[in-house]
Amino acid sequence: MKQTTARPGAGEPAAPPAATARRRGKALEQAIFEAALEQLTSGGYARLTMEGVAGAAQTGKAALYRRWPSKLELALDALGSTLPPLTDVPDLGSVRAELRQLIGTFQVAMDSPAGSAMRALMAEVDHGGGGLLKDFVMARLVGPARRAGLEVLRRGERRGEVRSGAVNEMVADVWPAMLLYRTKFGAESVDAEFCDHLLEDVLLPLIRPQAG
Amino acid sequence: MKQTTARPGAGEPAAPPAATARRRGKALEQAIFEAALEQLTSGGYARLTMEGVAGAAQTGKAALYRRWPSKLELALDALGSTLPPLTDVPDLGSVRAELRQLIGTFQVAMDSPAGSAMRALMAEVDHGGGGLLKDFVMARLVGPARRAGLEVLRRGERRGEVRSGAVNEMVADVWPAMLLYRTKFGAESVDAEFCDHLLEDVLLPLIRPQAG
Amino acid sequence: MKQTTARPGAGEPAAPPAATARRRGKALEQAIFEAALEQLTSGGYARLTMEGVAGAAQTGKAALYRRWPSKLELALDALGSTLPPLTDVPDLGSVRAELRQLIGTFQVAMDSPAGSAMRALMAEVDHGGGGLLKDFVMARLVGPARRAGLEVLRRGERRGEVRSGAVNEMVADVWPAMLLYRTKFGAESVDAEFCDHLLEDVLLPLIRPQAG
Amino acid sequence: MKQTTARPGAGEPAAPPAATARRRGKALEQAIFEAALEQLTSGGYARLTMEGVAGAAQTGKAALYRRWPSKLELALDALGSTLPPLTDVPDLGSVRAELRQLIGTFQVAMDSPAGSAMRALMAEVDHGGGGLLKDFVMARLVGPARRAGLEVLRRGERRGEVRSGAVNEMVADVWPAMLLYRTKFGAESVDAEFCDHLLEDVLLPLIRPQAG
DNA sequence: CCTTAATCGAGACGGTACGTCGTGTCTTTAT
DNA sequence: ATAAAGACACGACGTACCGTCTCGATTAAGG
Repeated sequence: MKQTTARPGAGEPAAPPAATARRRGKALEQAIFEAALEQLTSGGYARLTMEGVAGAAQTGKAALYRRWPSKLELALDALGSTLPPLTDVPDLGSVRAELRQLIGTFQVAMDSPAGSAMRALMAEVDHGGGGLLKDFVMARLVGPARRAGLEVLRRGERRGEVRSGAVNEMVADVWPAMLLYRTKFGAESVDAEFCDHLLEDVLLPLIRPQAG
Repeated sequence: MKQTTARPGAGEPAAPPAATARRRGKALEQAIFEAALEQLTSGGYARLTMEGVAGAAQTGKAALYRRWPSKLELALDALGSTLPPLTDVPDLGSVRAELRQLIGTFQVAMDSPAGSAMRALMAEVDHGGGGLLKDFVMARLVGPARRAGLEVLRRGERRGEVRSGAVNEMVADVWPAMLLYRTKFGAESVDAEFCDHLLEDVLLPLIRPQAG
Repeated sequence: MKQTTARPGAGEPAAPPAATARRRGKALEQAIFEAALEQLTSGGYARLTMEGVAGAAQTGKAALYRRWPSKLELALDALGSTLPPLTDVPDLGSVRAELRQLIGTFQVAMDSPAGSAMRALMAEVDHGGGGLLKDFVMARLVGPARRAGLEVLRRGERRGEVRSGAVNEMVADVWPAMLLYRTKFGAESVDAEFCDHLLEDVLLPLIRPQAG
Repeated sequence: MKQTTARPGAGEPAAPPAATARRRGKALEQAIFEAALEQLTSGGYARLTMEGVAGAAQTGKAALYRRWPSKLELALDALGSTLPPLTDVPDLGSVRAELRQLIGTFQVAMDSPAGSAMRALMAEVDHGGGGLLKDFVMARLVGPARRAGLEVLRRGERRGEVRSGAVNEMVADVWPAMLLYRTKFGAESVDAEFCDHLLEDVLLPLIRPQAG
């Protein structure tokens, strides 16, 4: 009458156990991250489930909740563990070249698997994420982008390539803003052509010295 | 094996019914929209549940699913029914004044209840929304914003306030991009000061004629 | 955004209409009975749904509820319209022959499609059916069976084949009781062998004159 | 997109929980049985709903579906847990006395709450129940009844109270068949008078030695 | 013959229950 | 002590029918 349920370990003692030695600490954490990123990348944040991650990582939900109080925290940590840092731009001689590289780096990063997961996560900013996600994005994405941009602009200012007074916090936000905007609402993906137009039609005119 | 059978005319003489006439068509739709917007505004998209909407609108879930195949579709329609259109900007004599008004209108719209719901929804762009949400945002928010901006800039170009060649599609995307960016990642809300800086430090320098 | 719904009669004026002339009165009733019996026979009472009957009979639910207040009433009426009456048994010369024919008739009737539906319905006796189903079974099945049995027994009594005093209401219930019992709980269906045993081992001993 | 997110330690300091310790295994099962039997007894099988049982037993539907694949299975198990076994009849000296007691025991059992639920369930035999309910009734009701009856008859045969050759499988089915038949179709309930008539007019004549 | 009223076909409506899935907590068993 | 597994209480999901109701379209009847 009752369902069989077939508790493992009841009858057959051989099949499942000791497939791999029981992981703990960092090894377990790494497996969880991989499972979480896989789900994030393939299905977005919505289809990232604690149950699914536990299953894919061959562990129990308790192991997750012991480490992260919520799905968002787990996702953030998983992402943080693979997202490559936005490195500073070396002196390439011209603002144009340096900005071009900055944009290109950002673009490539957002097209990577980790970037895909990142984009999936960013969607949650307005939600229950509260400050957590916003902080994360600021710390890992927007902050470095702005900082690197400011450095490039200041270097150009010292070179005389940049109009005096053109460099300020807001100007440094223009290019990440445009890239994220394009990512979310643009018809196509962020391609090289877009980056060129952004550079030539927006960024350079914005900082160009006024009169030859 | 499910029916109540409760033969008509058995016991209770129809106590609860006929409280209000049964709504249909547009009337019902409107009630559903109101309930959905209330939930969207107060709890965000995550706390918008079909069950909750049905309950608040005093109807059944079937009435929802008959009209919208998913939560997102419902939310979009509900939003579309209240979101005020972004009207064009009249000729105010100067590009600065017109851009200022454009930005202000957008800012006010995003701060309204409908705008709050809108922001809550935008988070879903990357998700299962597929093209739906992207299309909606393009049609109702970004598209009009870009169009209005382009018109203002072209008018300024005719007046000679705008540097020749400065007006293109990408430039018209700068101000909505910056506003949405600020909305999502900025520390504080979008206030008047931010709008002023955006105008003075970014938009005007970008289009200003080269020879002062 | 909204589902299409495609109201018939909106655009295309040609396709669906006038497939068959609209039925009413007896013709419609007959179609409903057929649909109901089909569902009763194939899936039992549980899978007989008003919605399904309306669909299969190409009519609306209102046409059903206008005629029958409940599913049970419909089922009963549908059944009543096809169930053949249990005719009386002619004088065959011996109680054995007459009882044998009585049992055989009953058995055949219960094996027919209508009988299958009948069995499906009988299950509901204890349920919400209240007196309705019980009355129906009594009037159409048990009553005639008992009556016909009593007549056979009395005829036998007059012939002297039946022990004096053996005939009473309860004895006349034995054979229908045994057949229904077998129908519900017996391992196999009611076959000829079973009928023979019932006759030889139970019914005849029960009424046989005591001493040769 | 479904989670509440409601971070732990946010607002309410855990008001409702820990009312009673969370039940598991047998304890939970018992509570479910009680709830199910209550619904079965009061409203019949039709008004026994999984949702209702879960609610009354203060658990979730998942806990039910984890154990029983369907309502019928649950009902059967619940019933099986309370239905008293039909004990064998001791030697009382005469077949009449022993049969009387057998019938009486059965009658009392069917009038008990569990018996009421049993009757409600028996209605489902012909339905989707497949063999399940049939098997249950055979194992718990009909089988023991037949077995006990056979034993009584054989004992009587040894005593000489029973006509030689009168005892066979079919004869042992007569009294349960008559009782169930009466239960379902009889005008009144199964009372003492009916039992007496059954005994005197049917069972005893059926087995009485031929030579008075 | 033409209006008028009834009824038909279709399906929306407000509900209840279904069976599934995921959440976050808690137990159990075996390392 | 912690890992793996999964039960537990809960809430929402999307579907199926219930019985009531509205809405044209059709059709049988009465004037």
